[in-house]
Amino acid sequence: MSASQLSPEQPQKISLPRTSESEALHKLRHSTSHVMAMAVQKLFPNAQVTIGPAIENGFYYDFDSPQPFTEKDLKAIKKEMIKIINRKLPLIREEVSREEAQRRIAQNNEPYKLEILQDLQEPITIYHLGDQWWDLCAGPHVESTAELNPQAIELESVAGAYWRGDETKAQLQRIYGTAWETPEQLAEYQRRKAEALRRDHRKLGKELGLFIFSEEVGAGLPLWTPKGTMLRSQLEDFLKREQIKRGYQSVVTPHIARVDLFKTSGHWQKYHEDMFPLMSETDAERLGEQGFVMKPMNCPFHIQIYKSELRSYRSLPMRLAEFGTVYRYEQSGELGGLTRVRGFTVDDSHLFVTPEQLDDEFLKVVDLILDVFNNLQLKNFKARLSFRDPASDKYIGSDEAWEKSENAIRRAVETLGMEHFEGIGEAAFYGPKLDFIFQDALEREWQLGTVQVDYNLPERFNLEYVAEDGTRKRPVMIHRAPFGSVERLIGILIEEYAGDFPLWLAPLQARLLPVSDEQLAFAQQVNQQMLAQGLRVELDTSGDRLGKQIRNAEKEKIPVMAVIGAKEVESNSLSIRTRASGELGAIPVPEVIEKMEAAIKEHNYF
RNA sequence: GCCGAUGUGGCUCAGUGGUAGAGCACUCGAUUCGUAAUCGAGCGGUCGCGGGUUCAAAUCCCGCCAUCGGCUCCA
Repeated sequence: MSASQLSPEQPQKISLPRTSESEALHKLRHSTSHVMAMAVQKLFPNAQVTIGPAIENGFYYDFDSPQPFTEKDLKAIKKEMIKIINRKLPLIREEVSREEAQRRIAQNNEPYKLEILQDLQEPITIYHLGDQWWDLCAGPHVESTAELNPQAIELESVAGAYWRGDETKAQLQRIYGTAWETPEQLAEYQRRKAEALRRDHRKLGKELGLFIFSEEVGAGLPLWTPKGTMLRSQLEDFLKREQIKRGYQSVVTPHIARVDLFKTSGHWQKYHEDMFPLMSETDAERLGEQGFVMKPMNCPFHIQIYKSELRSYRSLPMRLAEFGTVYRYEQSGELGGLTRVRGFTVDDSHLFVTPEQLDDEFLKVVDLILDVFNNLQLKNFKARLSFRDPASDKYIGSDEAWEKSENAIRRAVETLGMEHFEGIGEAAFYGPKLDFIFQDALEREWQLGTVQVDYNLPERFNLEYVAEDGTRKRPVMIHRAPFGSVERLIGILIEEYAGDFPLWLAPLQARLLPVSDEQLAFAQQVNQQMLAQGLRVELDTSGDRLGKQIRNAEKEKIPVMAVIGAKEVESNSLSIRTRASGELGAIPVPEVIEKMEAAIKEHNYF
């Protein structure tokens, strides 16, 4: 039983091609973005064009406009687009010399296009939309706007976007749109978007009462309710058990530390803007160098524990693990639900290994991570080798250390034959990573699990172990977190399961529903019996009619509903209805308990 | 942080210058009922916060906070 089977939706009849899978669609969307640009410049003659590519489900176009567009403008722009499309304008490709392109762009007074032109290779092409509008563009395009269906196009939103993705450069106005071959496809796309909204963990988290945010506590600081805490605990307990099997040792460290600690680690120098400021201005002055900061990472703390004694090669690898809550000052506009918060718990562990142990230990960590994903039924992820951008100065350590680390990660994915891609500039400031990337319901990508190889922090903290030959040697560190962050993982899980958790994770596993008060005494007794077995059960004492009790339980997505009427009392059984499989009929109480325990153990549905 | 939008009882939402509304939830009463809503009554909001305009502000203006869609940034 997979989570998706729980979805009440009909099987999809209309398939939705993605831009990357259809050359025709790519052309259609790219051409639509040109039509939109033409419409925008007709309505807003001061708007300058920049770039307007096709994206997976549609297209966008960035403009530099003295007046920002609002969502109300979209209607007018759409109307203008329809007019253009209905004129059945041909899209004509013209190859021009660099000088000619430059002359024409200058004529139109389009500085951004001029900048684009500078980076272009020959041949340089211009696409004409009829004889009134053209754009510097590589194409390809549809042959005529007659190929575009106004009924299959929608303008979706406006947003600010920086020129060339650089926040120090001008902010442009981006308009997002979607375009399809048929109105039916557009309708299906919109239906799926609505469905995605239904799965949104922010909406479900509120409905299911898993966590809250409080304006008074602050943005990006989730508060976990009893139900949400149960879910968290299950995940944490599961991982703790796995880690014990694999030789990890739990530790606990504080949430704040002297700023000096982070100067030694390099956080203060390279990670400063992501950290909450010193405890307070006055304290900083009073305490001077002893100012305290919230921890943005756990590594320096675990390093202190490693350093607290002289370590022998015999005691390595040493694997220190902690569900460590860290605080990072994320930009306000970046916060969202549980996927991006300012205080979150990393299922962190730091492994101190000899250089010889590195490869083997790295593989063991990846094995654990994949095992965790498997247990959570998470299948749709990509592995990213997150390397540094050699041109950037945001990293610490020598080139040699970086090369050694990156090579270790490369060796690992090769040994495993794991599919992967490289992300340049995605490394942590102290070392490269192997990251596991997942998608949320709205197709946004999030990093969850991560493994990092680090030669730098052992150096900065002067870590040592005594080798076989009695000399002092430097260990290598592996930083790793299968969940990445408990908060983000739960956000992704809620959406993956659409709120229907497998039994082991469900905050409330079963609710007993008495048909009338006549059955209360028996229900009470069954309730006690199940609680005694460690099952998370609850008795509905509302006195509501059965239909209402079921409706409430369904809305709360309680996996097992146990109806108790006169017949059930008579036969010491429960009439079982589950979220996953519907009505299952009467089952003797001991058998229900047995089946629930089996499902819990197998991380499955009832 | 930047661009745009939004903020009305616990929840979902109506109300655009003239005495704050509905449904659900909650409380009480009646009903004792077999697989997604029994009926009735009641309680509940300084309309995100602060300032301003006005005889009068949920409604108009300014600032802040929070949320949402993006950009930049990241677990």
